Amino acid sequence: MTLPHLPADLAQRLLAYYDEYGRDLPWRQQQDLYRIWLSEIMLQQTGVKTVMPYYEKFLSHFPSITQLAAASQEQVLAQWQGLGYYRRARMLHQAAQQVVQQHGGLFPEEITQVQALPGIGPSTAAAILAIGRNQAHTILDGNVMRVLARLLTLELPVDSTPGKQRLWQVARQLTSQQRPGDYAQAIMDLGATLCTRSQPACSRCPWGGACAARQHGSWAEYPKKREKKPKPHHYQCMWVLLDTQQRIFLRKRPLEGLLGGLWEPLGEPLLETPPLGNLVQRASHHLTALGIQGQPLLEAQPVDHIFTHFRLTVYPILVVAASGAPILNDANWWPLAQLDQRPIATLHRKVNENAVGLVELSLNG
DNA sequence: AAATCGGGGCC
DNA sequence: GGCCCAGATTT
Repeated sequence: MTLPHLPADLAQRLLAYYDEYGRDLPWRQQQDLYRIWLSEIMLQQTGVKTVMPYYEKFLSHFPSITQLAAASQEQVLAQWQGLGYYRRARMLHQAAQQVVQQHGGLFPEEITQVQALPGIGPSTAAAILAIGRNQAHTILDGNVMRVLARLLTLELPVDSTPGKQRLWQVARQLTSQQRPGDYAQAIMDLGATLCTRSQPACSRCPWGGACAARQHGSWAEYPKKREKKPKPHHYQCMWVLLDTQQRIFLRKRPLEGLLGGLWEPLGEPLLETPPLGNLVQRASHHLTALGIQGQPLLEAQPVDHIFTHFRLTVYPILVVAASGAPILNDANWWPLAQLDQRPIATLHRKVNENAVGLVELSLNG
């Protein structure tokens, strides 16, 4: 593939911009590979603003790789709860244990060893060693793809194989060999603060003079993406079991797959769309079959949730149950007051809240 | 090459 | 309402 014609001083211009306007972020200005690693994992498919409150809290619970490795998966997931993409947390935990076993607790500094760790791909491995050790590696994330697609007015979809090959090639060509770490952070800052998805600040861009999209006034057309397929809509009924001791009954989801290792109420998928029939009556039938003694009471406010690739509507049913534990694996009663110590997806916290809210309503009324 | 994997910020 | 985000992994 031929190299595009680009000015030779782009990296230098970008670094000058970064030196003056670079963001001051908690994981910058230090060389602790553990902290840089953690920030990179949290920031995968997640914005800086969302990550910020999680970052310091996670570090206060797990100050070192050794302490992270020694923690239980339950504890790690509890600190991750609400951030999404929970597989990231499970792989981070696995990788910490791998670092302890294979590298004596010291994060590796050779890129093939770094990329061999779970959850660390080409871009994250490059980012960690470029930022932490100023090694000359190249990153390619969503910000960089947008910046480069506009710079080149790239017609290939950035999420296609040929599009990515082209972007990697150009990204490598542009990377500063003198200051690869600052360059990596600088180009991410450029995408996050100037070359934004909507209304980019082209007039202040250090690459404005070289940008094909700016020259043609066509920034809105890039990056191009492949056509995406519509999301299916699924429905589910969930039974929120409460006992007289202010406890709630939850089961643990399988460790692999969607929301792996997180706790949720019992329930059943609904094949009808939208659901038909009396959900309270149906809940009663199912709970009896499970050997649960209790009275399904009320239908709470449904919870609508958008996942990456499908939409889910959950209909919560409040059930006041006897304390006798149903015979189920990976299931238990947990005090309502201590639910924040348990990993529970945002979706299921809302389901619980809506059902518990009915109890408080009936008590007050 | 395509599918899987969350949640919040922002327009 | 859709789009996006410091992507990696699995099939």
